Amino acid sequence: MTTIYQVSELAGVSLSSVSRVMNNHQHVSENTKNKVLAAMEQLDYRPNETARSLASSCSNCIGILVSELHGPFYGDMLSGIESELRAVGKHSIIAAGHSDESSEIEAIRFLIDRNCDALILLVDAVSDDYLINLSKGSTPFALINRQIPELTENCFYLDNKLGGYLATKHLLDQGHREIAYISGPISKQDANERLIGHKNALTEFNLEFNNDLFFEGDFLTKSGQIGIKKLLEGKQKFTALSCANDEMASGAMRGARDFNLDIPADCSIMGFDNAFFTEYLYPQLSTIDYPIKNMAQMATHWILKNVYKKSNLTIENLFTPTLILRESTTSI
Amino acid sequence: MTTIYQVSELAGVSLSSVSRVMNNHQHVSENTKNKVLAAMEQLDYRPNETARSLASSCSNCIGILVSELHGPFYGDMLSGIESELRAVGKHSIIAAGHSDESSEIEAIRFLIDRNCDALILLVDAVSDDYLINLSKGSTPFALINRQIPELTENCFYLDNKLGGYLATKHLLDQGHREIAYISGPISKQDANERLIGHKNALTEFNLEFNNDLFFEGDFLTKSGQIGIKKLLEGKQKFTALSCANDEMASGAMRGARDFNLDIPADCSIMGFDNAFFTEYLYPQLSTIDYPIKNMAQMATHWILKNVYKKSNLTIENLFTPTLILRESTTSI
DNA sequence: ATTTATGTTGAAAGCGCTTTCATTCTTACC
DNA sequence: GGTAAGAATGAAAGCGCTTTCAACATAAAT
Repeated sequence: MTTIYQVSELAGVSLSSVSRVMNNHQHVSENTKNKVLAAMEQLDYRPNETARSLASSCSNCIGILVSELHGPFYGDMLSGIESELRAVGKHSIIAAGHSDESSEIEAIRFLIDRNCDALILLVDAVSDDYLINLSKGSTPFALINRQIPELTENCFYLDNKLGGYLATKHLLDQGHREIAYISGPISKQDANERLIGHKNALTEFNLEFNNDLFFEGDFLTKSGQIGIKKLLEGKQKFTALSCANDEMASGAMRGARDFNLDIPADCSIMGFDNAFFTEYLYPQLSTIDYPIKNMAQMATHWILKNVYKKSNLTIENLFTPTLILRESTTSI
Repeated sequence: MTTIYQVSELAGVSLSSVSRVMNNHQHVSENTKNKVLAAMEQLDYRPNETARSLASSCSNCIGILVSELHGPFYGDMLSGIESELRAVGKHSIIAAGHSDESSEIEAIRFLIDRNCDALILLVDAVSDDYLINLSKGSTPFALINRQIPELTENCFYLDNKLGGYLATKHLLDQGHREIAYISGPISKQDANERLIGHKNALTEFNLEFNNDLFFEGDFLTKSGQIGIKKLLEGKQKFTALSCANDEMASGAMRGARDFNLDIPADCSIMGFDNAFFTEYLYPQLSTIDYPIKNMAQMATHWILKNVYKKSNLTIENLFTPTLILRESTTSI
């Protein structure tokens, strides 16, 4: 391994000068700079990043924690972060907590121990209080898909309420008046807000929220299938269904087929998230776009700006969902 | 930040002893050990991993490079690796090369510069020669989904030929004799092998490979749709279609619908990979399971065994695909 | 020509650990 | 009781870099 020492020797300058050249310091003469660059080239010198981290107490590394690594969501998020980071010579280390509090906390400590300069967290098992407390520590972090009043700066989240509203509003605009809803776990912030949006849309059309048209799922496919079955077997008829995510919507489509329903003729179905597979479904799923990649990139920029003092982008914390119209919804 | 120095002071022992305790060295008395452990506890000491890496020239970090981060494939792979690694206190840093040779090479250098103890690579833009040459360097690496004769030890790959065979064999067993095939880019090793498997199955049934029943796609959805259109418009009729991956199969399903074909009644369709979304499709796609997660874990174990001298698992390099029967195929 | 500000450089002290080496302390054995 | 082998410990030298500090050189201002 070539070290800075060998470079300095070959270039005939001191270690300090080599270091200055490496770090683009001001006050290095063209002459020295050229000698050093030439020596580096000749030796194919590659700085030891570990040593740099230790000496500068900056690891150029940001830690990413997601609750799960599979599913359609995280790939987009990670690729958004990774490309931004690598473009500026930084990198990410990735951990997955498995949706329970203690393992998420452990994962956060793990990342902090690795001297991450900052963290990007997509977690929901961990409490607000824990995060508020964490924010008093020395490792800055961005929170994706979460909104904590005390930590507004750090939060990058979707206007879920608007998203829920948009979905149901679209159905209403198409003439539907009996609209069922399959929710995610109400204990989760995003699920709850999407439901509120749904209710808001109903209210706008002077419609009452009807509990017989409601089913609480768990965001997984199966619960969409189960949900629509329950709903269909219930006494209350409906002509449209709004689901709190695409997985459940896909489950609901399958469930509808078990009842020989035609989508969208017999029942319009809306999803939420605009996962890539929604285009593969038949019919293609109308949904609400969740710009996760943009959000992840914005979180990255926030870190670039605040931690590394690069990037002068204006930071936005609230993201707007948009309606994606495809084949699974139709007017009545 | 608490350092080893403060621990040693509080415990009343030397730095060396603290280090020994941390690293579970032999020849530390129970007494010293307890004092050190108590001091660590009291100070909530967390070792600086960067410093450890530098001093020991072992980063406990393995680099992962995939060509793309999105898509249905990589999540499974990453979660397989991440969980294995974190269980033994190691971690991964992730880079994405964007399917072109120079950026993949750059990404590999990037990972090596970060002192990764080893690499796991899922790449296809980079040449065999480059990898053979890389293997002479000091950073060991595992190759996933690739087979290089000179590097058999490092390669973890699927028996793609068998997979291609299994898919078409199933169709043949169901009585189909006119079987179309939509391939991935023949320039890619896996696409090529799957095609060979397809041909082998035909041969076994004394059938000729018919070029009118062949379309070369690019592994993306759209090309499946285009492919089946071309095939359907061709002169040669067929009752079944085998696709070299699930994305193209999903595109083909869509294309078939454009022609008002019923799947599987009018045409059976096979996919390949068993991506999670195949269950969301209608009809659910019959496919070939690609045990990517197992393969990634095996690659990780290989590293654990060879680089860190842990794990005494027996390493297997060749993985066997299996037939997954769902709704998109039927007998004639 | 003298002062002042500014640019350029190298020596040396760390960053927080690991690891070698030498030293001291035990234990076992003849 | 003396010796050898082994166990337990600490001092000190790095790992490859960054960064302060002081020294010196140069240019601009008086």
